[in-house]
Amino acid sequence: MKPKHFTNAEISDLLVRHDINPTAQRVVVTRTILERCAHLSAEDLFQIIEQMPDRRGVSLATVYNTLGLLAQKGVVREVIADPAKVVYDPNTAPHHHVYNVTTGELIDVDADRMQVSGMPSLPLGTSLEGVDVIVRVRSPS
Amino acid sequence: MKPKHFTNAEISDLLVRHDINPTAQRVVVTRTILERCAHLSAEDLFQIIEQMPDRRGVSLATVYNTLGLLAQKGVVREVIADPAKVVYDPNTAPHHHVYNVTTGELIDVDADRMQVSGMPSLPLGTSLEGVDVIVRVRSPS
DNA sequence: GTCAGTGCAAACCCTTTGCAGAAAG
DNA sequence: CTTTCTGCAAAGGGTTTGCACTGAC
Repeated sequence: MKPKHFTNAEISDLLVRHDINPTAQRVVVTRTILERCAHLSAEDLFQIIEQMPDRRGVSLATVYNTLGLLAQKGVVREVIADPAKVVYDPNTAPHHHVYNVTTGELIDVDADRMQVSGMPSLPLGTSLEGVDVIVRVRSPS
Repeated sequence: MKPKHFTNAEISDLLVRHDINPTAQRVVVTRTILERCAHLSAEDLFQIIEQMPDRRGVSLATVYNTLGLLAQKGVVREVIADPAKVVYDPNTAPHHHVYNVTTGELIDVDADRMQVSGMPSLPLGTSLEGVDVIVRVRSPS
C-alpha cells in the first residue's frame, strides 16, 4: 500500500465527519497513520511523530487516547494479533490478516479473497462488532 | 461443556505423551484446566489452584510457565481475543470463538459450523501455525 | 468563564526473568 | 552430583489514569 498525502483540512473534515473534534494533535496523529498506510502501534506512531520536524508536540498519552478514539469512531481498525500490543490499521475496508508470530509482520488479505461462512447466530441481546480472521504463520527457527 | 475427571496418572501420561516432564506442579495445573473445561487466564487458574484444599503449592510464575509450555506442546490452545490478557482453551479440536467485548465472555464455535475459505498462500518460508476466527459482539451499553 | 482536550508522570496490569534453593534420577 | 524445575520478588512493557494546565469558543 503506497503512502498518500492529505492536507490538514482534509484530515480535519474526516474527523468532523466521524464526530471527532479536530484538535491539532488529533490531526497530526490521524494524518500520520493514514499517510503511512501501515499497521502501527501507539508507540510506533509516537516515535514517528516525535521525529517530524514540523511537529506540534504530541504526548504519548494523547497518541493512545487519539488512537482509541479513532478506533471507536471507525476511522481506523484495532488489530489484536500479538498479545503484547495492539496495532492500528488505517485500512477500514473489510479484510483479514496474516500474522507472522516469529517476526511480528502483519499482512492484509482482502475480504473477497478469504471469507467466513456459517456465521453462528449471535448471543441474545448482542450486536455484531466485527469478524476477525488471523492466519498465524511461523518462520523457521 | 461439562467438567470431566482425571486421575493424576492420566494427566501424567498425557504430559509425557506431549514431551513434557510431569512434575507435581504441572500435573496440578494441567488437571485443573482440563477439568474446568473453560477458557481461563493464568491468573484465573492461579486463584483456583490457590483455593484447592489438597493443593500442592504452585506459584504464579509456574502457572505462567506451565501454560506457556502446554500451549507450545499442543495440550491447550492460546486464545488472543482480549488485548489485556491471554486465555487458554482446553479444547484443542479445530474451532473458533465468539467474543463479547462488553462482558469478556468467550464462546466456542465448532469448526464444522463456521469455516474459512480462500486461504491465501503463505509467505515464502513460513509454515501454518493456525487460523483464528473471532466474532466480536457487543452487549448494549 | 467554561469545558473539552492535553501533557506529564505515576500508577496499573499482565507477563517474564534472574537467581537461589529444592527435587529427581 | 548433575540437571531440571520451582518460588519468590523484582523488573519489564504496554496502556491507562489523575490532575493541573492550556486553548478554543
